[in-house]
Amino acid sequence: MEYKKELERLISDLKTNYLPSVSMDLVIFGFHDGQLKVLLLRWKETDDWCLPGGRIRHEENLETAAYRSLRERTGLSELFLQQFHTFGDVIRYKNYSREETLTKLGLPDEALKEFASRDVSVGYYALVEFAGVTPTPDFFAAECRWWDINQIPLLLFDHNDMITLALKTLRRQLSYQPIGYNLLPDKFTMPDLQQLYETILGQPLDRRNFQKRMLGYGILERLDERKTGGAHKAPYLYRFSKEKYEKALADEILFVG
Amino acid sequence: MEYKKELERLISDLKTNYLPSVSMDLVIFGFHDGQLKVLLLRWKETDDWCLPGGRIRHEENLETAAYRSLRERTGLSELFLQQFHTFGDVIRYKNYSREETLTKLGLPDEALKEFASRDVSVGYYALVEFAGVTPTPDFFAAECRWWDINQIPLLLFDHNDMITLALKTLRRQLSYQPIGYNLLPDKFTMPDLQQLYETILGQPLDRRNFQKRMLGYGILERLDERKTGGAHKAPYLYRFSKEKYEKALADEILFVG
DNA sequence: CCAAAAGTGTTGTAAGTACACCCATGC
DNA sequence: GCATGGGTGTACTTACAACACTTTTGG
Repeated sequence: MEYKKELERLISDLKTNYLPSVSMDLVIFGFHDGQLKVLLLRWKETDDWCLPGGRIRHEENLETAAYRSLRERTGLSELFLQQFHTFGDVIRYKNYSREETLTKLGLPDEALKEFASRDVSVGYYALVEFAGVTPTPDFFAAECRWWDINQIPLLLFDHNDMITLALKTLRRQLSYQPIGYNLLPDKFTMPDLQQLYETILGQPLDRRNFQKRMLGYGILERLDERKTGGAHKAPYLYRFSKEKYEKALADEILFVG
Repeated sequence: MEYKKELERLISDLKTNYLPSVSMDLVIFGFHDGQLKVLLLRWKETDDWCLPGGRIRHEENLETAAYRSLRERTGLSELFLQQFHTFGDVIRYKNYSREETLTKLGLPDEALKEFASRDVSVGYYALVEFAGVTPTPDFFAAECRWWDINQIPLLLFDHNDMITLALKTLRRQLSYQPIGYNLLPDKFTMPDLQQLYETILGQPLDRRNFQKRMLGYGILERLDERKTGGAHKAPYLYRFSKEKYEKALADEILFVG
């Protein structure tokens, strides 16, 4: 059986090349249609969803591993990535019991031993440009797609909590440093950016104050173009000034090691 | 040889009962004599210092393990503990090369295999009441004592960076939630509290504004006592109202899993 | 009685919030 | 021409920063 052989190969690869006891979970945020989205995986043969994850190779930095896993799921390598918490409870089953969860995973016994063992998991969240993403399932997943943040189902493990904490961290971060570089297309309008902020924060903002604040950061360039084709007055297009944006981030984040 | 036997026992215990590839490092802050202190360990047979650390038992939650390790080094169980970052670079040697570091550790070959392997390490910082601490070395340490935050020597591994990041996190935390419950004795004066804040932040604060802000949090009770014995006007004593303090923390920290 | 620390209120300033009118475009 | 959304500036409010005099105590 093709599947079984591949599974064996994977498990052996896992045992030889990856650190035991540690994994990563990824909360990948995208923005589309005025909605904040999260990328989820559906396990083969079930209706149950969970966050994409990954493991760390022996000779690989933790952060490098996170970037690699992100690339594997999204096809993107330009993105904003941030560690937000490390989850280390022995029991990480939440919505379903351990037995239910293992049944749902539907793995043969020799694989279960590997997958049911206890991991400490480092949580990362990423901000990516929705349009650039090609959601790609991994070996165990039947499907990989975006979910609206307000319609996330009950997930396997403690993954609902992870999303909640990632979002909370993201919101706080928004208050002390600019965000958007990796969530919006290259050129965008001020209303686009505002909608992004409103979506993340879950509340409306004043147009004029918002613009004042954003321009105040000094990280935006207004282009001489306007966005045409809309049904109304054509808004200006803006672009992030990459150097200034990076600088603003660096001022805040001391290091991300 | 007693040492060698004990070492063998420890290594075997480590292999059987603790998670591989994951460890913890602890930045334990105390406050004394108007100075912020950090608890460091000195390795046997060397002059080199490093942060205390710990490992996680198979059936033990990450946070429980951190509390346990803290108790082992300080004797305290009542304290403020906060995860601040997870360090996962393959190369975590910084001030000294890998070879230098291994030499300094001065361990026999069979132990080196265990200790030189690569770990992902979860960083915690703790705030403890200085007077209540009994600094206790572990098996590998010759000495365990407080160091003034401004006089930390070059440490083994990336531990200087860890202290820097822990302090940065602590300072930021100070700006959006009250701290002090586990750093001060039960009863303390407003100048005591202010000195604590000034020490952590590394800058002087205005007495009147400080008092206004602290009382504004609504987490302090002024007692009818004053602190006598000082050479000048006797200051009032205050106490944290535990329920209100806990509530203020809970409002900010969603969960600490 | 003097030096040193603690108790206490008010004023200024800066950042953030609220708010309204004119303009361009597609239908 | 009208409905819809975008461009723009000012007044208000609120949180924070600056600041000085009186009181107590030990020496």
